[in-house]
Amino acid sequence: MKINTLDLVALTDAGAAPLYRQVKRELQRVIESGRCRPGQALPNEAAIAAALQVSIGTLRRAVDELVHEHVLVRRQGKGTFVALHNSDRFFFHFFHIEPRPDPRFPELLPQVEYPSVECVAFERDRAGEADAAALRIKPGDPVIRFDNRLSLAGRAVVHDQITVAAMLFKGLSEKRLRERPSTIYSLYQTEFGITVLRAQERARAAAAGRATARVLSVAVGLPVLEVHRVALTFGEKPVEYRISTINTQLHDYVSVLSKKL
Amino acid sequence: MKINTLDLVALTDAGAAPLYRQVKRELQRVIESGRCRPGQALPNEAAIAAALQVSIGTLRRAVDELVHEHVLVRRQGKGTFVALHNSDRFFFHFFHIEPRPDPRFPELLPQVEYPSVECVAFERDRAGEADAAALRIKPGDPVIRFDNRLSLAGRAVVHDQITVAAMLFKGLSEKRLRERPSTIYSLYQTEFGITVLRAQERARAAAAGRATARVLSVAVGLPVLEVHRVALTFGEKPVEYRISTINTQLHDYVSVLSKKL
DNA sequence: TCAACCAAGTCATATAGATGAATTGATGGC
DNA sequence: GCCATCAATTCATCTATATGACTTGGTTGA
Repeated sequence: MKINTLDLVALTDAGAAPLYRQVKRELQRVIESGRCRPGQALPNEAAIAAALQVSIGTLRRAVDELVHEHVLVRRQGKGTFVALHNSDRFFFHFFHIEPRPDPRFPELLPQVEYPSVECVAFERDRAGEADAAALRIKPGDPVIRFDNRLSLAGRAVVHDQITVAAMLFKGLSEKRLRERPSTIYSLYQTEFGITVLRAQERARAAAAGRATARVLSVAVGLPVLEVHRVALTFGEKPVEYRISTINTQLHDYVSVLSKKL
Repeated sequence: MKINTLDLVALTDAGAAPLYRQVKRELQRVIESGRCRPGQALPNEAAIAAALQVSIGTLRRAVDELVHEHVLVRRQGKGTFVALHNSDRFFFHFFHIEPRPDPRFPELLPQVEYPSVECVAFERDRAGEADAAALRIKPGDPVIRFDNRLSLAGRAVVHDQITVAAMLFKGLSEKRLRERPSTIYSLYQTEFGITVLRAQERARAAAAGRATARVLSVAVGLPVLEVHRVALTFGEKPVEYRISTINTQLHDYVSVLSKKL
């Protein structure tokens, strides 16, 4: 990518923010604008630093933070790239269901395992109150809903009820969803230019309802875990609202509370 | 603190690891050894850099990472300190229960709120299979168990069943527990020199059992959220095993899935 | 053909030093 | 006593430069 295609602008004083943060914001602006697509390389460090008239050290500090946030990826000897979020690693950033370890052999860590996914419903609808609040759209705005059944080791474990704003996902069809080559979030990124960066989840226990009981082949009333997720892209903008209902008889919802930011 | 009390040792080649990582490990070694207590200041950057015979830039890079991991805290103009983990901020690193937002007013973010805690049981016991596996001790080793009831807005919400190895917590008594001035993890740190850095949690839905139903004043069989937590200190060493049973009728277990490492 | 080598381009590490900003305690004037 | 100012100490930011490591592609030589 040539520097002049990036449209970098001169850094302003910007409220006395440190220079490296101004650089970071400028890079973020360029990335969010879609001027460089995920997977593309940025110009080399010296060129960007020169274009922004900062030292390489300052540029690297800005890039360091973006790498840490998984917005950029650096590869020694090759370059710096806008992150593609289709690797195994990223999938498990957002998939936290694991088989429960056998209490008799707790040392045997269960294999992390990709779920197999079936789409069990797809429809166009209008946003209800909850959808509108989660997606920050207006009630009645058009939305697309689809339900997935996730199975691990051949056993149905998760029932996902997903809602997205039709406005953001023009042209999303059941066919494209079924025929996606990779994960759903990878589809969002490659087909609709929407990069999911973070998600907020709220979990609670509930009794299995009729629909979920059928999808998961469990008895109505079984205690199940209900996870409400709002997926966010740049600028904390919500792009997906998902209710996952999980049969936790043999699996757990795993979370690591770290002090690492 | 004087440099010579730190017992810094000369850096070795250490398998060609980058110098700043060797510095980081050396600092970690000193901190974990307990030679500098939480809250204490380290010598200034120039002194440490000189003692280790590295440049200030390299030292700062090592310290940067430890600050990021909340092992150290830097204060401009004052110094660099071994982190004390007794602030509000750290409490909420490990407490993720929030009132459910009112669906009619989703914009009103619920107040984050300290729970009030009552100790409802305390006993000395021997480790069972599950305790031993979680705490990496032997079945039959002496443990201390205590149960807490956490209330939010006057309503019992969480029943904590906590197990720790008696070996690590010599002298822990119900009295000291009840009279602790701050959080439990702060007590661990100040009284027993144990710093909780991370925790792994596994959540599942369950039906309320007899004991929990009594503690939380709910009906036996109500779907509740059961969170199994193992708290870890330096070197991934487990120090506490806790089963939290949560009444999620009015509260959620909240989690943020971030790509920020 | 193939392997070894080399060269160019890129990021990674390490150093040295200048300047700025926050904190603290001492000094001095009133 | 009290307040303003100043100086010392500390971390924070920014620059400049040198060297190493990794990747790629081309060249060379058997």
